[in-house]
Order: sequence, then structure tokens, then C-alpha cells
Amino acid sequence: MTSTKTFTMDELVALCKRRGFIYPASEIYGGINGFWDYGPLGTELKNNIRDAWWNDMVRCPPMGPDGDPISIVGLDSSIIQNPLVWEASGHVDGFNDPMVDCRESKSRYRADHLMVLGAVDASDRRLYAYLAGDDEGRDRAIKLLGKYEKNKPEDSDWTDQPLVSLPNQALDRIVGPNTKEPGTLTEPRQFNLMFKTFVGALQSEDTAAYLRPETAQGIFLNFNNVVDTMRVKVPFGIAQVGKAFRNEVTPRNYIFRSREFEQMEIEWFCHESDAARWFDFWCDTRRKWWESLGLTSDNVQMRRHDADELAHYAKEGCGTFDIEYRFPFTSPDFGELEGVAHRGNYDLSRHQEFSKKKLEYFDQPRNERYLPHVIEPSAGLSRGTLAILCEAFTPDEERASKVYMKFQPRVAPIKAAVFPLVNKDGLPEVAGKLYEQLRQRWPVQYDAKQSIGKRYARMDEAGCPWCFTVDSDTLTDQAVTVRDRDSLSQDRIAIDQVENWLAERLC
RNA sequence: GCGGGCGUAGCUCAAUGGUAGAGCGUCAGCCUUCCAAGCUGAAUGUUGACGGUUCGAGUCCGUUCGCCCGCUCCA
Repeated sequence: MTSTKTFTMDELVALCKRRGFIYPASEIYGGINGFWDYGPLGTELKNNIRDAWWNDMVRCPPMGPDGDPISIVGLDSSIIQNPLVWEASGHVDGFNDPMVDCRESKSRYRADHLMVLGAVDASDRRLYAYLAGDDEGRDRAIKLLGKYEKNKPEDSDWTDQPLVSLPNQALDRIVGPNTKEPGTLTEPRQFNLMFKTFVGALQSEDTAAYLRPETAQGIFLNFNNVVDTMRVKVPFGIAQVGKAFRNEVTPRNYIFRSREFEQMEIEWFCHESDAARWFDFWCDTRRKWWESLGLTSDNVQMRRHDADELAHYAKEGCGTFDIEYRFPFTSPDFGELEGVAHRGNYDLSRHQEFSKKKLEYFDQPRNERYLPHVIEPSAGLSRGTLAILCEAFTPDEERASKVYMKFQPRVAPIKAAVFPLVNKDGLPEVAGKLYEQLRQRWPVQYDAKQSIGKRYARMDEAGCPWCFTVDSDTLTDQAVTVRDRDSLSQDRIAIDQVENWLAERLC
């Protein structure tokens, strides 16, 4: 059954602002496109998701497909690395040059390297592109022109000119260098989405560097270090959480596509012959993990990438599965939450080639030296936070707040609240003592202001699962009322058992 | 990047070119014995920013920033 709960992103955004989850970055200066700040509750929420991931993937990873323990170690690499890293990884490809892609051949060309041959002024005629300096390509273009355009005006109508000098409308009739039909070339466009900066006070091309566009490369760079120091054996994983930066053309949909975001990535190194098995394992494991944080299965789906949307590192092998969530702005469709990709040994081989350092692993049991294959579960922490916010947002006309955030206790930013029913008669003293006790272990809030209903309502919007209320009976029976956010039920429990009661429910 | 829409208090929104307001929230005091109760009071705005037209601009015009929608992009 599909979730019928409906709300708009505007309502969610307003609540996030109102209750201190997420603010626009630089708001008092008018904001800055594609950047967001996390408020006190948003920070707690995001950290909780991050910590859950770290705990469940690094410290206590699930059993492997054979029921054996698996090994994953953590890492925290630098955001700025040697610029050569991004050349090796394929991210710098064509920096500063407008690029033209061919949808048919999947080739990418520097726009200023392409020449076009044909009758440019005749709008019904085909034009043929070839790479400047490529005589064979030019001969092919001339041959094709002669073959298909021979009944048209004489050679003198043909021109030979750079592609960049033609209007974009002409692209529809240009035949790419390795294709048969026209219209497969895209408009020339700037392709680099990396943030550029300079290392040291002197700004020149020699000192240019980039903020990492993904956290993955820092892991590959340290592959040897980890193997040499941590006594790990293939198969094993290296995990990392951190910020990444992409100069997106169009940041959109709240924090779904922002220019600064956080990733939680695992690079799982294994033998090529085991890659398919591990790929299935990680797809399954990661989907279950998201569901364990409260995303309902109706709103989560797996989608295999089509061949033509695979990234440069995933052309072969098992391909890529996206774990997708049905966000309000994509519904009824889904948006990417995590990608599980088989990267082959692309990254290690590229870094081996560019760095000229051996990155091969010697496998004692197999008596074989090889570059491990990589399965990469790459999750968006920012997107995960958004998905959990969306999932938690529960309109309820019956209650005073009209909406409550149904966070799973594990990720809830505030675990509990302590209230004196009235702000007198010795109740604040008793409640304050309980509060001081609980806050030693969890983020807990104390509130004595205004009516009890108002305080419950505030906690509903903050997504606090339980409220403990001290009343006048507490003074004699040493018990408090626990109010459950979701069921609204109220139960009486002994005040000296509150900490245990919470501990049982918070793990 | 292109086209369209929109920016007024923390939030949701009013205000014929003529004194910037309401509700909710927030805060303080009183009150209050379990779900935004009541009473009293308070704070909060260079109407996103800059410039122009006008005796006078939240309102009209231009620029810019930001947000939303559709393309594009997302390697």
C-alpha cells in the first residue's frame, strides 16, 4: 500500500525553520544559492544518522553473505588533495574547456577541437564533424558528404569551419565523428563542477587545487597505508563520512541537491570473482539499513542504472543500483538516496598509473597479486537527513500542533523532556533533579513554562518521543507520568526507573 | 544556463501609490493538577538588497540576490 500522507515541502521547510532544524545559509545577507545551515535540532538529527551508520557499518558491521564477520575500518581524509588526484579519478577531464558529448557514441570532445564540413547555409543539409588534425576523420567526412549529399550544390558550397563558430541550431544536422545519424552532439558546455581554490597565499595555476567532489578518492589514496598498517585482508572495507562539494548547475529541492553536502561512503575491496556476490550483499544490506532507521518500505525502492547513465568508473561489471526514496517533490517517483556501484578496479588502476606507485594487493591464500575490485555503497547523509525529515513529518489534525515529527527514538534529536505539571509546590525541584540525572546520558529538555498542553505540543514538533511529567502525586508515590508521542498514551512509572526505562528503548 | 512565478514580523498571510497590520508562535508576570486553556504585558520589520519615477513607493520601473515550477545539468 502506498503512503497516503500528503504534505508539501513548504510545510516541512517552515517547520524545519521554526523548530531549528535547517536554516538558509547566510540568511541575514540574503542567502547564498545551494548552501544550508543545520540548526541545533538538525545538527543532532544529522549526527545521529551519521553515528548510526558508523556504528552499524564500521564498529558492528552485519555478518557477511556466508554468515561470517566482515571487516571495515574508518578513515577521515583531507578535503583538499594533490590536484593530480582528480585528473586520475577523471574529475578534471577537460577543465576550462567547453565540452561536447555525443549521445550515441558516448564520446566527449573538446568543442574547440571539432571541425565541421558541409553546406552550413543550407538548413536542410547534413554537416559532418571530425576532430581537427585527424586526416582520416576528415577524409571520412568528405566521403560521406560525397555519398549522401552528391545531388546537392557543388563542393564550393561546402565550408570547413570550427564547430564553435556555428549556431546551436546547426547541431541537429551535424553527424558526429563516429556516428551515422545527425543530432547526437550536445551543445558545448562547461563541464567542471569542482570548486577551485588555491593552496598557499600565492594564487596562480601552479597552486590551484580543488575541494573534493566526492569522499571516495581519499579512501583509494590510502589503500596502501591501510593495508600496510591495519592487518586487513581482502575482502574488507574502508569507510568515511565527510563533506563534499559540487558546483551544481541548479541546486534544487531544499537540501536534496546542494553545493556542499555530506557523504557516507564505503569502499569494499574484494577479488573480482567475488564482486557479484558482494554487490548483491551490499545492495541488500544498505536498503535494510535505511529501513531500520524508519524509512518505510513503500517509500524505498532499488533501481538499476541503465547502461547509458553509468558513470565513467562503472561501465563494466555489476553496474549500479540506486537506493531511492519517494520524496514529496519527486512523488510519485523517487529520488536517489544512495548509489551502490561496482567500480571494478578503475580507481586503483588509475591511481597506480598516475602516481606510478604499485597499489596491488598480494592475496596469500590465492597466491595471487591483483588490484581488488570495489563495491561502493555511497550514501548521502544530507539526503538521508532529508528523507528522515520527510518520513517523520506526520500531519495530525487531532492534535494541537497539527503536525508531529515521528522520528525513530534512535535518531530523534531530543530523546525525552521533563516537565513539572505546574511551576510551584516543589514540583520544579523534583523535575529538575530528574532532568539533571537524564541529561548525563542523553539530550533531554526541561520545560516549566506555560500550560502542559503547550509543552507537549512543542515536543511533538521537535519529534521528542517521550515526556515525563512530575505532578503532586509524585511527591507521595515517587512516580511520574510518561507520555508517548505517537500513541498519546500516558503511563505511570517509578521515578527511579525512568533512566532504565529510557535506556531499554534507546539501546 | 533559459523561460515563468514569488519575496512584508520566527511562521502563515493582509495592507486603492497616502500613518506597515492580523493570527499563531516567542518572551515576562499572574494563573493553571495532564494535551497550544485564561488574563495582563513585551519584543520583533531599513517590506530581500541597490537604484529610479513620484509631493509621497510594500505597491510602478530597472538591476541584483534568494526561493519555487518547467527545461537543462547531475560527470
